[in-house]
Amino acid sequence: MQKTNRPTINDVARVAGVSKKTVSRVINRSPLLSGDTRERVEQVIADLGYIPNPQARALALRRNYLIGLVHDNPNAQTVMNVQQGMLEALYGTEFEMVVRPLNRGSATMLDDLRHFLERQRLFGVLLMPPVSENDTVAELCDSIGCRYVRMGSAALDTAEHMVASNDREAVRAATQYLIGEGHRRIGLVLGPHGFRSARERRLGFEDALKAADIALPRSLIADGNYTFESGIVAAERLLDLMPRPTAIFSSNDEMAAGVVHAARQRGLDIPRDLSVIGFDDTPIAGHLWPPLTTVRWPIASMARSAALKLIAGVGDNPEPEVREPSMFLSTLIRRASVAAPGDG
Amino acid sequence: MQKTNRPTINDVARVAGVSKKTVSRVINRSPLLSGDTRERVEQVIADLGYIPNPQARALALRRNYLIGLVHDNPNAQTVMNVQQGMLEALYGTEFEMVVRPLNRGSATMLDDLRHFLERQRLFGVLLMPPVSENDTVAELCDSIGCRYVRMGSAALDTAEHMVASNDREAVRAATQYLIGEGHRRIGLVLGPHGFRSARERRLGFEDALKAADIALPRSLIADGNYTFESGIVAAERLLDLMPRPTAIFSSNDEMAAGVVHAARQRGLDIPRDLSVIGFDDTPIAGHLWPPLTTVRWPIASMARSAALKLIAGVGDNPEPEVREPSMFLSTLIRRASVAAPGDG
DNA sequence: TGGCTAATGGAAACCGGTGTCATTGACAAG
DNA sequence: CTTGTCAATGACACCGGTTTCCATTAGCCA
Repeated sequence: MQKTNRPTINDVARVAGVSKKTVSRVINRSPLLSGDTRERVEQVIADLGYIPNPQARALALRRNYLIGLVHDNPNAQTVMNVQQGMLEALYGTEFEMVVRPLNRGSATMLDDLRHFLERQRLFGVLLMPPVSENDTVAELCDSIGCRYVRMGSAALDTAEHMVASNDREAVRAATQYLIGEGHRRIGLVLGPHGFRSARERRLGFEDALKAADIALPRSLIADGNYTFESGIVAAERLLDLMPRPTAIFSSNDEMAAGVVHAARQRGLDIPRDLSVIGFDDTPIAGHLWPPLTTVRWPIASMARSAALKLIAGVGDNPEPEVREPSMFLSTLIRRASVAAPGDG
Repeated sequence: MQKTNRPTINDVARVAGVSKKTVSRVINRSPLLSGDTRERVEQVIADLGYIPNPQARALALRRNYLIGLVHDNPNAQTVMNVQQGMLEALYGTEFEMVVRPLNRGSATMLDDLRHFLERQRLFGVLLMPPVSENDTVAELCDSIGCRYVRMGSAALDTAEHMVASNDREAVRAATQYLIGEGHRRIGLVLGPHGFRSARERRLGFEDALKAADIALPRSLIADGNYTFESGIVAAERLLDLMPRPTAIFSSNDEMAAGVVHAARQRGLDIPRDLSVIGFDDTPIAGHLWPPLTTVRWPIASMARSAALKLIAGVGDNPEPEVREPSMFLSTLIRRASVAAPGDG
């Protein structure tokens, strides 16, 4: 117990020869201060190494400086990207990030979240997909009086509460690219049921086929759940088809890696025998052999923007009124997993 | 501003007809209470949905319930595993996890950390490798009076402050396995300079060669920095050697993936032409083709144990005196990237 | 000289808990 | 019947800030 007796606001006031109220004014950048006094107090604060007690502040202000990140996303890389983007926005502010994974599908999920929000009285939360797609969750935040911003693959809330990517259009473009290369039998590996992102990506895929007037038999659509293993299973079903698809669009990279894996096991050469496109552009895409053509999902930028939205109007640095961009565009990254179909 | 007027301890006291101090006693499970009163108060708490304000508690107790995770680890999967292990330990307690990435190599790293610890007055921090290997960081925690537990690849602190894996022995065993398969020219891809894990793994590698009386020319050792790209560079140097090594031990999976990538680019078949072993057993190891033989690093368990150590003796659930295990053993996971050398 | 405003101080209450110490009542011992 | 002890509980200050409500001082202008 080395009782690190930190200086309090009273110490600063005493040394600076002002009242604690004035020190408080300095800390909170009140405009009613002579530059003279301000400088003197700031000097003393620096000398003493005074740091206001965040707990005391939180208590008095009825607000803390904790931002929650709520996720139930199985992809480690995606979560890390979001954390990184968030922390970028929070760096230099007084906010800290508190991470809360949720157990998707658990019956107590909503209660867990409520408990988390109520106990900690967070300043706000950032909702990552797929929880973010759950309207009940957003309503819960509202009812508790906790700010929130949702991230998603389509706009499903007001600009104030939402940061979205346009997955549908991005996938449409990617699929169109495959069609442009000459592919006609293109398989689709879906994301999990109930995921908005899965739905948007499917719609984009269908948009492209429709525009090119290509029929999409049910058999070319395989279920998946965003995991590597589900990609293998899906690919095996698709590759058993006669005639075989010449290309596969996978709703994320992880499953695309599974597709590549399964194709290789049957001795198929990518891209000669099969073209593959993924989605996300996680590191795995670049590490695969051949490097995977995919759609870059700007999730880190989205998270950064979402965090800025969350803290907008508080403290000094964030500006209150500038509308952060709400819609992010995903772009096609062409690597080596796509070629014109060999046979036709 | 829906002013969610939450009930306070005073409300509970009034309704239950007791003093707020008694309510406080109930909350903190004081033994000096008649079962009668306790039950009554607990009933009122439940009825009102009362939740103690953590900020007020933190202020009065001069301690908050935030555990920091400090890391400067470039590997997303590793960080996520640690977070998961930590959260497992924290789940159901009143502690929350606050994540703080540090910019390794940055001159202000130490100041950033100090600032973080001092501002938030964290209850404690979990230090992940490689920051955890920095003694100055541990001293900083000490001087600030912040509990800490370090995770590392070798014991470098007292049991109270340390959770370690025995990388050296694990790598020795993995290398011995390669030797047992008949390999004599084995390349080593190092981890970054200054990383304790890199050093331990190198030592284990050398131990095995020494025990088998195999010389280790300097040329078989290639630098790396735990990234995929550095694995490629290292492999290219190693594979240019004449005669070529028949096996490569890579100090982590990420680089092993790079090695596999580079080998494939030269048309080498794994494991026929080259055996590869990695370290970590991140998902990438199983997704590679062929699936990578590697050493499973029980980082999530380590993190869980470290977190339990951190909060031991606080509140009701964690027990104060049970010594959490401090040393974790890594195990060899045999998959398909190792075979006997083809030519000899 | 008087009145008005800006800059600051002082006292006290408050945020919502916890610590210290005093008080109360019951019961066993003397 | 008194006294001592102990369990159960309450009164009140305190943690370290913010806020309210003045009071005070100084500077400026008419």
